[in-house]
Amino acid sequence: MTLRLTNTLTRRIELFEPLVPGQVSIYCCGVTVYDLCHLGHARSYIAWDVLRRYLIWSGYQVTFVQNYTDIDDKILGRAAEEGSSMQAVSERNIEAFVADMARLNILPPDRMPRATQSLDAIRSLITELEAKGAAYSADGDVYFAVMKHAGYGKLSGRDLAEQQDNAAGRVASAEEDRKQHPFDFALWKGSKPGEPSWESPWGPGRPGWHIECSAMVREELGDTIDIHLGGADLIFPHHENEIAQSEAASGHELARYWLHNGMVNVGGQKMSKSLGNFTTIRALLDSGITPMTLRLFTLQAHYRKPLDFSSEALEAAATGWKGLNAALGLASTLTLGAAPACPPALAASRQRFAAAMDDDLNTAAALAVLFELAKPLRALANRLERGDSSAAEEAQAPELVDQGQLLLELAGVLGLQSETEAKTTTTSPGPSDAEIQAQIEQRQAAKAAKDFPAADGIRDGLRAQGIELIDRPGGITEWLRG
RNA sequence: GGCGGCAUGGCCAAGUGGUAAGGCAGAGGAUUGCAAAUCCUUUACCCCCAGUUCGAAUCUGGGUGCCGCCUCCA
Repeated sequence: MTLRLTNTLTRRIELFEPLVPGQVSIYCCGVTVYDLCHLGHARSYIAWDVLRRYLIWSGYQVTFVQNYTDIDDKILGRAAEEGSSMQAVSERNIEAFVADMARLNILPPDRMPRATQSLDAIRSLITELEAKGAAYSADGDVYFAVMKHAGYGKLSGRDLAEQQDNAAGRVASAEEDRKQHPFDFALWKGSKPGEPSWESPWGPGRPGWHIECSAMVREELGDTIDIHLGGADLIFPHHENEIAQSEAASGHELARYWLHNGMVNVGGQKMSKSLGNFTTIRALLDSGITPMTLRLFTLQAHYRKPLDFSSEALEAAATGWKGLNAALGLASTLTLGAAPACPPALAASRQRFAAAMDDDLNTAAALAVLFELAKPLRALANRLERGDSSAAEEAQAPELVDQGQLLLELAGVLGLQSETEAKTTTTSPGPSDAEIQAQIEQRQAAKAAKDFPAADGIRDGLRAQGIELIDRPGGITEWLRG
């Protein structure tokens, strides 16, 4: 396979070659657990889940680490608001995060370290940076000295010399005064009274945001990893600072490939808490949008491009998913019998899928292959649902069984799975089969008497109870729940 | 101001030199008492201008518009 990925570091598409053949180490920047996750997070983690699944499908052994930032001003703020503790807020949101990711069929990371559980690694990394002259302490804080680190700005394309006088907009503050350069950032913050704090050589305090990732990457995966993931909004300063810290300490390149996903926009603007234009994952899923619809919606766009969120686009995805789901549902019932060798036509589909994914994870193009594979299956599924007897025979065709198998396999790479069960779990009791049958007979009688208003009235009444009538040739009426 | 990205049919969105994937919506047809659902068919010269080329949505230059980052953010 020849996977090529856009590397933010070089701003180019590069052939992906892991450090150790056959193995891939990945670190993904996780969430700050001060609130529920929104669509932006969903988009990001779905994209990386697909990367991971594709690598596994391609035969790689993947180690995927993703952190929780559970020390942060916003968590503290939230705890103060509700009169609880930083830990309580974190625990609650971690629980919600795990549940949300599971609903979206995102594979759990192999390890999920937390800042609060990585203090030793953090402190020793800061100590090391201080010893190497890359950091300095001031009034209980410790800062990273960007001027001492050659290469600062290489990820985000920033030039320190040019940016020097560009600090005009920065608010003058006590912290700014302590810094030697406006871009210097805190590795350790001395604690204020009442705040949670940890002991350290610099006094009680807590770690800065960027250092935890550097420490966790090193502790979990080593000095150099294959792929580092995150949202495009993390490029500067977070990832830039992470690189500076890690590389200043180890002397080795932190990550060989940096991948960043585009933002989710609403009405042309980034979805964010501060703008108040966000929709949480659970609000969306609870409103009736299925997890797979959401997955399909995000995968229809390339992961690096901004994705516009609108209810119209989501509805389109929902309708699109309905068709794909029907095909997947049928395919999963056709698994009986030994699958013959993949016919040439299907081999071509498989190749087109792989070629699309190899091309910087072009999931939109890969989905086109799925839709094409799904088309005949979906049509057959619809005929079967209507009791078309000739369809049952066609479903025996080995080519179709094969096609279904391939569809299931490729959909699985994108984390798409049939949602057939979800529908039947609706709790509304509705009329019994016998009642429905009686209604249908009444309608037949009305139709025979050309009393169409009455016939339509019966049909509308049933529809209101979630029963859809389907008139088939020959005067037979089928019905479907839901 | 600095850095980066994007502009393709009604909407979303692939395509990076050879005459435009896919999804949704729409239209026509089949079917129907009418519908719904389903099936079949069908709809674009790619923001503007100039250039390179036998040939460009695709490369170069200029312009216009939009977005992200530069403070926390997936």
